Amino acid sequence: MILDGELAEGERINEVHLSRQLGVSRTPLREALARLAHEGALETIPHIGHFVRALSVSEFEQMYQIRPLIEPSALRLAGLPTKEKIGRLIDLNQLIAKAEDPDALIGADDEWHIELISDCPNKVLIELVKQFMRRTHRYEVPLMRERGSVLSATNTHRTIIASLKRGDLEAACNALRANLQSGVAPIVAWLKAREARTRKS
Amino acid sequence: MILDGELAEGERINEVHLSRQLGVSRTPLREALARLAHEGALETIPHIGHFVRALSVSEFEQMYQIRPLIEPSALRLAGLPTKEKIGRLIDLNQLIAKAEDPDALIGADDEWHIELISDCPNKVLIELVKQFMRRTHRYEVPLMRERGSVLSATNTHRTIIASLKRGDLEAACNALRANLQSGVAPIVAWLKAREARTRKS
DNA sequence: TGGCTGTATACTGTATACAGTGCACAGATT
DNA sequence: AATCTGTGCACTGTATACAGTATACAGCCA
Repeated sequence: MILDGELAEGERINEVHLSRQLGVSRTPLREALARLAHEGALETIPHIGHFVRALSVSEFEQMYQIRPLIEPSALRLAGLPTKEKIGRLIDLNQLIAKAEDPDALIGADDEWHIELISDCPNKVLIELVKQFMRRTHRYEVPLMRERGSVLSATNTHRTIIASLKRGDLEAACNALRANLQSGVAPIVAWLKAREARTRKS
Repeated sequence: MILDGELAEGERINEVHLSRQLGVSRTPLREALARLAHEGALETIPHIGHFVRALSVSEFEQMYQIRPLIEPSALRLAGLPTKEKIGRLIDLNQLIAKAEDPDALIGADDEWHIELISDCPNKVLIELVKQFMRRTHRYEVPLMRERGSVLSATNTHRTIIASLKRGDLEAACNALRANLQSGVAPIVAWLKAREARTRKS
């Protein structure tokens, strides 16, 4: 509902009303709200209520710094992939290219990145990557829905795959970092335009 | 209760009994259990129950790899500290040296590290560090309680402070990484001894 | 008229009651 | 004798009832 804009930024969530609307009781709804609060989508103030957190340029920039920091390390730990894995990465990349709706594209991109680092022995690190994937969705999905599929990650993905084929792990890590950092700019631009728009109205 | 060993590894938690014992109802207890599960202290299997996750050498090694990965980056982003901050770091370090019980020592060490990176503009990164501090407590606290204050971090902390005083941020980052990595070995040794002991009995 | 206090109300936090699921054990069947 | 099935119990998941807290508004006082 937050992604769909059914719940506006800053809106206060009434547990009773929302639970009625969703056809569940307050108890499981509160569990879901707690999870969303943990992911940063909501802010919960004790005894007062749950509020939809506004999208913020600075928070986004901070969140998007994390993946370039940790994901290359995960790839380094994973080591060079097998031929089968490279095949799967190529297939998934074509899936990204073919994806029509934003949700499918983002989902496929996430799958690609998870596949890339899936051999990393540090499962905690992989979980951390997944955690930040979920948290950044709040920013990626609305942008893509509004502007269409801006992110064309397929090319940088090909660069990474090429490096891996060459057996150059370090080059792949660097390309991965570049790939992840390149995602920031368009979203920041969109957020700033959005902020300006909101201020006008 | 987990830290105190009141709940053994692998033990199944009965919500009704534990809530009675604690004098609260099941609802807030379940919220707490969900948080513990999120932190990795419990494993929750739907419709079956909550289980105290066993301490595992491999999981610990994985978790302890994360902080050396992210914390130096946070320090780099924080930049060189002011004189006041250096003063506070020295004071906190003396607090670590003076700490008698393990909990105080771990708490003071955590405070020191948070103070070190507190100027990092990336608050998400700082929260991430805190998250892993909490998660590693499960391993640090029982060791310290059993063996006494093994961790003597004060010296490496002094090295970091000296580097910062010299204005050499990069050296401080490297020393910080070394400081964080040095914590792994004693805990792994203890865990392995513990595992061997458990296997015997 | 401005500020303050008391009260009513609406909401969150907690307790409890009810529903549904998994599991163990007993009995039947092959 | 071994496996399979049915039944009962114990536990988790959900709904609902109750308690406590924050807030808004009205009336009172300066």
